[in-house]
Amino acid sequence: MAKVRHSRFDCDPGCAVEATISLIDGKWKCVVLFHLLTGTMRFNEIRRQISGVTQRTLTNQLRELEEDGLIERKIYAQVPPKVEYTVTPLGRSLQPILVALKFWGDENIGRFGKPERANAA
Amino acid sequence: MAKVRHSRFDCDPGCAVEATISLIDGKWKCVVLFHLLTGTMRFNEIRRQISGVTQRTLTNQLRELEEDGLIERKIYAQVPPKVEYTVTPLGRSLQPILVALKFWGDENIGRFGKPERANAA
DNA sequence: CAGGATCCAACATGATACTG
DNA sequence: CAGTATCATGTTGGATCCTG
Repeated sequence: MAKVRHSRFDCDPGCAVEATISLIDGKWKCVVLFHLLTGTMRFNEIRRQISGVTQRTLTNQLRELEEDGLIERKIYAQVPPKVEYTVTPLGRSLQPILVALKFWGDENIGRFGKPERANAA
Repeated sequence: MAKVRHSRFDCDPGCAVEATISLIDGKWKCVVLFHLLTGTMRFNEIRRQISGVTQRTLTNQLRELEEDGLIERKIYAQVPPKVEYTVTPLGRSLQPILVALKFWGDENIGRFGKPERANAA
């Protein structure tokens, strides 16, 4: 539901949750974050790691992550452009949560659940 | 990105994260979950707690939460319909993560960040 | 290399009205 | 009471082509 992005979260207790989720929501953001947590990467480097993303979408996701202060974008003024992406301390502070989310998913969806409602899958 | 729901998560490490997020993604799901974590509630009871939701949307969110096994829907065969919603053990197992997400949001967005990109807000 | 521009389909949510 | 049905809208993300 990335459309909400940074809701006021001063309403119900779930709003802050929603606000946080909106930061890592987006079809590829968590994947990107996971990769960047292992180190700085260039655009096409990220792109190669994640198969299935289009340039446009990856660019958008990176832009949003940047605007949200989770990653940093460093541009080198060179003839063949070079742009590096790095997680910021703020982004890194999400690591435990990301890991927890991944762990929960592996445990509950992979093992005994596997809901498989899958409207899109 | 609720449209992805239960992606294969057998690809990149972020996929399980995405799959988990998809369960609590949806403009009101976390709010609903937070409320239900405090106890069983009826439909309109939930609706009254959360101002701003339409019947249709709340119904949808509840259905998805139910299909994902996070909440249980108990229907009483009565003349004035009565339906109760309760979190399942699986849903309750998400509590720590929800709390962590809320905590992070309160800390980072509320305190020194408050990105405020806000395209919708 | 790292995008920007444009077009488009799918979906999520809202508004409103109706019902067993 | 707890929905369902229908309509309308905005956003996301994909496809494709172009560029400094």
